Amino acid sequence: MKRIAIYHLETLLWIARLGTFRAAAERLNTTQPAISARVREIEEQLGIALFRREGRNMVLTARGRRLVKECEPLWAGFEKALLTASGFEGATGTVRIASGEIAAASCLPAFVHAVERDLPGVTLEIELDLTARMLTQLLGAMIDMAFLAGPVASPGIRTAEIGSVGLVWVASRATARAGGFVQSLPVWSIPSYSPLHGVMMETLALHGITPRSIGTCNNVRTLIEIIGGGGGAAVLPEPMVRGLLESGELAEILPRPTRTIRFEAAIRSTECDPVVLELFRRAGELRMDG
Amino acid sequence: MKRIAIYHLETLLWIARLGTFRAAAERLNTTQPAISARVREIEEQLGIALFRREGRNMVLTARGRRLVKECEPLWAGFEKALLTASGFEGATGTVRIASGEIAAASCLPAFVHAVERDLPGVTLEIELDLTARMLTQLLGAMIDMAFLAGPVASPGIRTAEIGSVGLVWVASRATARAGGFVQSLPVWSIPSYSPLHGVMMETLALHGITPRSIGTCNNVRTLIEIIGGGGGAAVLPEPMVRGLLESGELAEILPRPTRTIRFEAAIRSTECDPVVLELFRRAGELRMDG
DNA sequence: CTGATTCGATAAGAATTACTGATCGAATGA
DNA sequence: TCATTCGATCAGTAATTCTTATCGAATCAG
Repeated sequence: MKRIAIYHLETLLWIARLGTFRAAAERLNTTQPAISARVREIEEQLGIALFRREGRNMVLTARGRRLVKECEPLWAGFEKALLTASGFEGATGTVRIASGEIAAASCLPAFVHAVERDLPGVTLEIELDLTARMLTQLLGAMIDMAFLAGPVASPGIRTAEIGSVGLVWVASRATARAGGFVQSLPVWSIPSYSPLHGVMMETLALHGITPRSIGTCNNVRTLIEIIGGGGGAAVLPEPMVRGLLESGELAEILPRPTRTIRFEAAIRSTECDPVVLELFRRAGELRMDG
Repeated sequence: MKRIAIYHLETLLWIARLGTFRAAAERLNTTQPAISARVREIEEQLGIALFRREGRNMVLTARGRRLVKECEPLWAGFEKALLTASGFEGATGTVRIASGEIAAASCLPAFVHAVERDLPGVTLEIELDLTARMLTQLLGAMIDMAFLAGPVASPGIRTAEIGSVGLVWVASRATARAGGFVQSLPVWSIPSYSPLHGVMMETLALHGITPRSIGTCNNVRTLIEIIGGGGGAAVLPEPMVRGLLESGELAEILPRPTRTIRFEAAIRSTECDPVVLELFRRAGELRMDG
């Protein structure tokens, strides 16, 4: 009984969340045999079966489910107590973060830097992705936190506003010198799932502009290169093109839209890992306004 | 952080309760260097000092105190979750029990038998002692539970009634045949700290008997032998002399007193160890009435 | 002031425990 | 039927925890 450690409980919780030993092993940065061994240790200590074979999976028994349910707040409580004792300097582990490309360019560097300074034991695994997929992965516990653009409201998701960035209509210097929208230009944009796309459509309608075409590309960096090469105009986050505007490679060709892109950090509303909660809190304090 | 086990926290709790590493080591059935090592492990993991040298003792720092305070309910909850998961069959550890002699003779055997049957992993360490010393040891966490006679009410102590036993006035067969109290007999009794002594005095007054002398002995078994050898009369718990009454070696020489001896189980009111609480619960369910 | 006692720290070696990597059999699905 | 995916198992190794025996410091009684 005494030989059950906190990571045994954590193991149990992650198996329950992810469904398989393998997934839990991957989540906990270890191997499947290690997970099997931990489960065996708990079952031996308790003298009861926590899992039952069901096809090729293991599923929790009634007692196992009950134990998991009781252990969840206890585990969170232990982690929180230990972490607050050390002022979160002793926090360890890996937190998986997904980010939209714009959010990544706007606020990830500052966030990562702050985490590395204040929580040196925490490893971040960052993956750039699309908002929809991020939300799915978040709900499926494949990732722990997401940085994304535009207000999202989804059941099971909790968000905190980080800040917002202004938008600018840009074209290459050559295109701008040629008068910009006095001629019909190709417009490039992120696909329609992004709020940027909506802003683009709105301001075109506002100014009564009919673009020659509307191309889309799911990568903002590529978009910038297309525009920089004279490929047309685009509405882009101001911080991402600030450098190019200053160097003169790009130029603004319309008044800045009043609508901004709002960034949010998102976690599962059921999240109880104190490290994730702490990162979420810190993300909410970033207040990146650019 | 992940390498902190439950027993690390348990160690912390016992050091806080008992004041020294040595006492905690003894309480946890291990050695003092092991305790030192555990403390060092926690401090290294957290990166903070939990103890400060103070003379030749170690005392908790502010953070240490806070951690202990936060961990206490968590630890209790954890133990309880694991134990209820296994129906208390997985309970392990040592519980220290003190018992008065009469309680030991009356209800300890049944209790020990039940514990050995239902909680095979639990080791009991039983020591017979006097009520006053038992209460002191209980409050000082030297023991976990006490079985004692007579109602006790003490701050910090929680009791549960187990049952009560009747009392009988006995003398040896020879003394009884000689008429019992028609002659002035020596009366033997437990010293005055026991409720038995009070019952003895009351019934003597009730029957208007003046004993030749009142001897005391702090051991009931010895008392019985004294009486059995014709040394006089005594008021004794009925179950402890039942066999001798049936075999005829002793005989009753006065009507049975109406007052009975009430047995109680006692624990600290701050007790949070689920095993001790479970044993206390079971003790309260014994309902030994003899 | 001295000797006895009690506190915790420390080191060496033994014992135990946990992890990894490679395989295995069973169940599932294309 | 073949390819996947699941978890179990095993051997070797790495890491840990424990015990025993000692040490220095603080405390207390005489």
